[in-house]
Amino acid sequence: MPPKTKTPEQRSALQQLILDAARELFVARGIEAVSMREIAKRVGYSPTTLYLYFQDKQHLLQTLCDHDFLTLAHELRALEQEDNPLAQIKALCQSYSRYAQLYPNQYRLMFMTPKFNISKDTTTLRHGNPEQDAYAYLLAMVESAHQQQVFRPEAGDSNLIAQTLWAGIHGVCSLQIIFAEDDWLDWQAYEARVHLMQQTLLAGLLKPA
Amino acid sequence: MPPKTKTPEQRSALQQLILDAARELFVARGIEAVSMREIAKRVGYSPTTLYLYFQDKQHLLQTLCDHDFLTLAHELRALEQEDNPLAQIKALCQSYSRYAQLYPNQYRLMFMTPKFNISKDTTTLRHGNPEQDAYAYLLAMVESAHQQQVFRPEAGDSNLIAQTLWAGIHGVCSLQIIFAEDDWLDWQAYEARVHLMQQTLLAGLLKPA
DNA sequence: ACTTTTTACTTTACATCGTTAAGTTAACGG
DNA sequence: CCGTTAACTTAACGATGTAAAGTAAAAAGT
Repeated sequence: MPPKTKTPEQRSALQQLILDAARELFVARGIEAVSMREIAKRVGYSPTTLYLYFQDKQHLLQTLCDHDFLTLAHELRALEQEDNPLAQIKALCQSYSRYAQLYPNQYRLMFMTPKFNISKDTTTLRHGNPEQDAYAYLLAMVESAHQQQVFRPEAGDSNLIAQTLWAGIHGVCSLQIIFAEDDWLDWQAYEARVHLMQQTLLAGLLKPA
Repeated sequence: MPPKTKTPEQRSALQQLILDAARELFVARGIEAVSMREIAKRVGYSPTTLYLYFQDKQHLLQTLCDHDFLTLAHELRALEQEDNPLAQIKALCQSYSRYAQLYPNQYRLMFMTPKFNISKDTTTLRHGNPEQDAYAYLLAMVESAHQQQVFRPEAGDSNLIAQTLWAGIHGVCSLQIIFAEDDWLDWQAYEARVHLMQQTLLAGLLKPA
């Protein structure tokens, strides 16, 4: 008993339903627990129907991932806009690490899972736009700080600095996600590690006082 | 045509053969490409035979992983022993990042893949022993530097410092592995990012000159 | 008004995966 | 010579992603 023809709104509504079901599954039990069949069961359709709305599993996950990139960018921009760019960078580190702790599965999908697909076909809107691209936002902050010549000259250009800041915080976050349960090394508190990393990065990049 | 009884040496020889076949597969094509059936085909046995030598796939991978932890620890210790502990730390960063670049699949398995098993049953030998545990080695270096009071007092104890150093370099390495192909941000050269990270971490942790 | 095409979906099916149960066959212990 | 055991295989189960082939109702064409 297939129903009548669908309006574009109805089509994208079902697409969103599928995405919601997929997210619900993988935030709860991790990426590897998501199966097309189980998503289908949740939305009440047969498994093959999903392939009318997404090319394959990889593209479905990529769509989820793209959406989370936007969410993260928005969350990071929701900070109180401190006037000082350095204070902004500190707040950014704080928010970023909080996001990783709150949504470890999303974080894993976004930043710790290899992607085997192309970049052209999906949303290319966000790249470089600070509204939609968290890295572009960070880069803008670094550049605005750079103009005030606060960084050591040997640190290099804004891109290199931004990438180093990102890598530093990402290192703390990703190790936390992988090794939080492990007890073979006595982990300091997550917040303490984030804080020291942020302090260290800035102290190491800025000109000595 | 099953052969005669096996000596313990022959048993562990076959176990090693299985491990070698598994490694060959996953260094070449990544962890997700490794299947028990294909490993079995490589060693010339039926798939079920592998289960006589390993509890399941997870344990087989864990054994590979354990071996790589040892290898890494050995490679890091193979550095020329600089007398200066700070020079040692620099060399350690260099070797560590080189390892990640040379063996990205091993690195992913070791440091970027969640483990769903217990820690008790596998080799618990290495933990804390600088000969076998790369983190313990790093920690020893940091402690030896700490005794010379080179670190800023606000940096905290040796464990926190070691974890921050590790996280910083790991951040650069893991982002490289995941996003090396991506072009939506213009990556600086890997070596440049490693170098700036190392410089930044030390400059931020050490007392100002 | 009747036929044809298209849309939305399902059923069936295939290949592959990890893993278990049930053989099979050769060597060994009695 | 017979029974047990060690080493391994074949067959099979349930799950996975996904393609091919239906099915039925609405839309389009005449």
